[in-house]
Amino acid sequence: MNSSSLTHTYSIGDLAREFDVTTRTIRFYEEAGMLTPARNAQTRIYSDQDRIKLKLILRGKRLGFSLAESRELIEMYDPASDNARQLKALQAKIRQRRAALEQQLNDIRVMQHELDAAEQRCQQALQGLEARTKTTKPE
Amino acid sequence: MNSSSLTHTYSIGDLAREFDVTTRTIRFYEEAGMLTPARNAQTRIYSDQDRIKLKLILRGKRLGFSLAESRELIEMYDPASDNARQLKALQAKIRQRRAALEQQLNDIRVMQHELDAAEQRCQQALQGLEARTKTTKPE
DNA sequence: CGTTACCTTTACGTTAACGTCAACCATGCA
DNA sequence: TGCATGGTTGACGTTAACGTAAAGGTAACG
Repeated sequence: MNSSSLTHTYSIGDLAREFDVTTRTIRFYEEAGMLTPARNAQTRIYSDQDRIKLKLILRGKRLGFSLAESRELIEMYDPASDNARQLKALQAKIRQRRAALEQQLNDIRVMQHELDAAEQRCQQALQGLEARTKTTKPE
Repeated sequence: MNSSSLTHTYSIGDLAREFDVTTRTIRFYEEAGMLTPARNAQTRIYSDQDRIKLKLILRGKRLGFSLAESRELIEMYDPASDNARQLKALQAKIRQRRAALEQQLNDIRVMQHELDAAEQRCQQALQGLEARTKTTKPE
């Protein structure tokens, strides 16, 4: 109707397909209080906002965060807090998260090098096998 | 005895303290077939090798890997396989892992920027509060 | 008007990764 | 000698994060 209204809506199935999760999973996140889609009678209707939140949850999941942790991360997005104490607490959490991410970055770098080494060993083992199949008979 | 014998051993408590896990956790990893410490009668005796394996498991955990996935990673360390088919499979897994790590790297970078932004919003909110406490009375 | 495709709620089941006893040895030391 | 410390094996409990099945509602399609 309104071409300037760029605010899409999604069914639960739409989101499930897009992010490759089951509808059960999405409903579970709602039970956990992490999503609060609008309703058309019984049927859930998801906004772009909801979609973004789901995206954040799933990214958190890929990084090994629990739902509780992801919830915290999401809450950092709108410091609706007008309370200095809460804001300080939020900053502390941000610092914690940052440290955890640094640790993960390190872990990943180390693991990448180890994968490099593992792959080289694989290559060499394969070349060793191939060399032998040219001189000795395979089976 | 032998000063060149740099092969330390550890009790289960040693390792638990070093890595900040419970002994139950370490025994659980053994049940799962991921650790096979030597024994002095009943008592478990961990070698440097065992310690490294535990380290790998815990790093995997920090990266959100399941124990099964960590097990695969650890198996990549000794391509004891003399079978070309297995080596190919191992290479495929290495590629998979690498892709997952790339994804994680991206996730982390994005999340770091978002934490930056969140922190700025916090700062501004706090400064906003402070400004008002100088003109209007607090409480 | 039946069936197909989605959607709903309710509710019990499952798996991973440990936690938490209990009941029991071994060892050093005050 | 007693007891604190640290180790052992069961075995059952717990929590998170969904899976799965049952029973039903609605809208479009042929």
